[in-house]
Amino acid sequence: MSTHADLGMELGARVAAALRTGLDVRVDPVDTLIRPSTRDGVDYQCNIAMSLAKKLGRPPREVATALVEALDAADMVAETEIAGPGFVNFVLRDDWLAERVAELLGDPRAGVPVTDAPRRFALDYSSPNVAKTMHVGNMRSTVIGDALHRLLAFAGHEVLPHNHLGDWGTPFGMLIEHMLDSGLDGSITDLNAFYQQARAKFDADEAFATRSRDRVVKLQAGDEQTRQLWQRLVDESARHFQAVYDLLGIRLTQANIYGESFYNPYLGEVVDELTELGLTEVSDGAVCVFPPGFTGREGQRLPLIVRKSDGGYGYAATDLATARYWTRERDVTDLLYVVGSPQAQHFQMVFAVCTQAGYLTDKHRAEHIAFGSVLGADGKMMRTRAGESVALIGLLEEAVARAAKVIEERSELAEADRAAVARAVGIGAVKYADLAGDRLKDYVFTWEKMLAKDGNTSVYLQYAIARIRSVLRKAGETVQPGTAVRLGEPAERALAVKLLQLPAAIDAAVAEYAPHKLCGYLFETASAFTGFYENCPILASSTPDDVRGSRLALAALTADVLVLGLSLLGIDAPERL
RNA sequence: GCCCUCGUAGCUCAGCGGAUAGAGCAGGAGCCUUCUAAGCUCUUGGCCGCAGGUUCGAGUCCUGCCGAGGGCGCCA
Repeated sequence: MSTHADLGMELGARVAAALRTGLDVRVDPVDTLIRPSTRDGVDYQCNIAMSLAKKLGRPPREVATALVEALDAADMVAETEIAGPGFVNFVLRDDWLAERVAELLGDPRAGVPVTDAPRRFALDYSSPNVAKTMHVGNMRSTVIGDALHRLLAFAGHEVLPHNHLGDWGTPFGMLIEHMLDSGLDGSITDLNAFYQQARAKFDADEAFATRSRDRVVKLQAGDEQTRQLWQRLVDESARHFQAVYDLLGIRLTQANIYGESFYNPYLGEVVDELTELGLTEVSDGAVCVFPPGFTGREGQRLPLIVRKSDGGYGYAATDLATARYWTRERDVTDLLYVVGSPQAQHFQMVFAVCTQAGYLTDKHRAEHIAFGSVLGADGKMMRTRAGESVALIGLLEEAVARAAKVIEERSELAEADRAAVARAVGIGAVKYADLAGDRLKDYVFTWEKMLAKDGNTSVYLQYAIARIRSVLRKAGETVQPGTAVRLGEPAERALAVKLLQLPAAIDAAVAEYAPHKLCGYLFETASAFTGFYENCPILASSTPDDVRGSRLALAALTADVLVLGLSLLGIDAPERL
């Protein structure tokens, strides 16, 4: 019999079979309302009897009884109990759990299946602006997007990441004019200062502003000199972005850059297509689409402006062309946009127009993966004292420096290893703090919290891993596949159940694009491990050989699960702390 | 004015229509001749913003209020 590595799925399959044979009801195994139980001594519960009762016209406890009587799960379930209004509680067999855990030994996927319905994702993330240094505002898209990249790929989907650089549009007119004004030789050392100077001139000098607007038109028309100047800006910026990605451990490379400029050749076609379909109207000189159902301040229809009155294109046109490109040219099934939640309405409108235009069909799924803001300790948008956005590179360097200080105080690491560990701990802390909460909510950035050794932090997980590896080193033996696992102590059993829930955790994180579900699971698993570590001596001379082998296996598997989980979040786990 | 998101312990946050709403921090009491104390155990602490509704069952779904943040034609 083939069994699901995931406990809930396996129970669901058994319950579905019992409902079929015992009650002649067909329910999909995933809809059997199997949940891990919070009751003491109960592993899982099934809540389906209550919901079936009305449909069948029978009392829920009677339905539950029929379910239990028809259940063919003696190999797996030690005990069933009907409780309350019709809950069915399951206690799993220790030997069955032990066998399932033992099967994970040597499995690089730790029991996580590859999806049987692979899809092709276009994943838009990071997307910083050229000619600006990356700041905290770019961090969440980068970190969350990268975690989703890893999670989706691990689940067996094809992921086409693209970095939608802000490398086009109105600001480039003023940036290029400013380049010309300040002489063409020499490289730009400070991107932010350069941008701000250009901005200041644009706001103060009407003639400059006009030149800038004209320059945008030249750029979009493909003027050769303009194009070269523009390329210089892009190249300088891309080098800066790559430095941040390298420090952060982000998978994006130059090959993933599909900036706004990439879609420029398609913008005219998009407008033509929309016009041919009769979707456009000219309003105040601008070509607009008014998707149904969107209204603005005075109840008037809201436009998506696809071509501005000056003939230029805005980001709406680019976003339409982007969806068109990835669905038509790259044949993706899914479009994900990891972009802050203020853009929610914009994406709703873009998706609506894409559907009207046929760029998105019922074969496609497009989703705005929205996220909240990073707040300072004062609960407001994180800013420097001068009110500017905080440079990301400086923030990351501070994280590494703070981690290094803790290591200096506490660790017995060799001098040579400290820098690498400080980087893993510091960067991991920043990323984990960004991933550990529901992405839709704002979160408060506090060093103390993210570098805390207790609680749901990356440091806690890395510490648990380091302890396990220390034990494994001291054991002086490698755990072999086929090692017998025995679950005598409650702490051993609790850990085993947790280890077997990795597939469910990853499935939830992938299905809902919710990395924090994986974070929560990893924290629970590390907590279960510490309980085991405290109560179940592994290497003590009083521990019998077979128990020692079993405990080493549990410890090794815990490390595998935690390391795998962290890797899917883009976080490293040092050998020692 | 309309639209979107959020409101759970003093603080930071989990919570999948299911039973007595969970963690961590902070507060209180303990635990290092023993595998990393960057750890663990025990403990105090809740009108789940308010009011209705749907449901056998609502922190979770729906409606309306209140509060916070964000968005609402040529920036992206």
